[in-house]
Amino acid sequence: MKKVTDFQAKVYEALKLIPEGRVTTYKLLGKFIDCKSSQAIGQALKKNPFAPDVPCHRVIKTDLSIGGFYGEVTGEKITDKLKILSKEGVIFEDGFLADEKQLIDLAKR
DNA sequence: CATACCGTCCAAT
DNA sequence: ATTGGACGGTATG
Repeated sequence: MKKVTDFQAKVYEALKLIPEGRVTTYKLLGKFIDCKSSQAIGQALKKNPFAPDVPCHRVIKTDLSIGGFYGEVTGEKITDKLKILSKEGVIFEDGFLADEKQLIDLAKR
């Protein structure tokens, strides 16, 4: 059962707003949904009750790093996401976003 | 209802 | 640069 709260619903929407080849950070995402905590987003994404309908791989840390998606910073799933992201147009280098210009500000744009 | 846990961010050193 | 603490929300007892 999808026990999504208002908070998670916002995260879901924000994620859908991200165009292909664009990435967002937990903080930017949180700012967009008026959430003052990116921590909760990371945790909610990790649990991802709506996975894989939600492209949580498009959400990165404020460092422009992947930060770890399913609880792993270095894993085969992470590498797979990097592959998908690079296919979308987002290039990650050693787990870090190669082009910060790929960052989209949901609250701005 | 309270507590514990999760994961990230911010701040301090 | 590195480490620790704090924050917010979720989940569970």
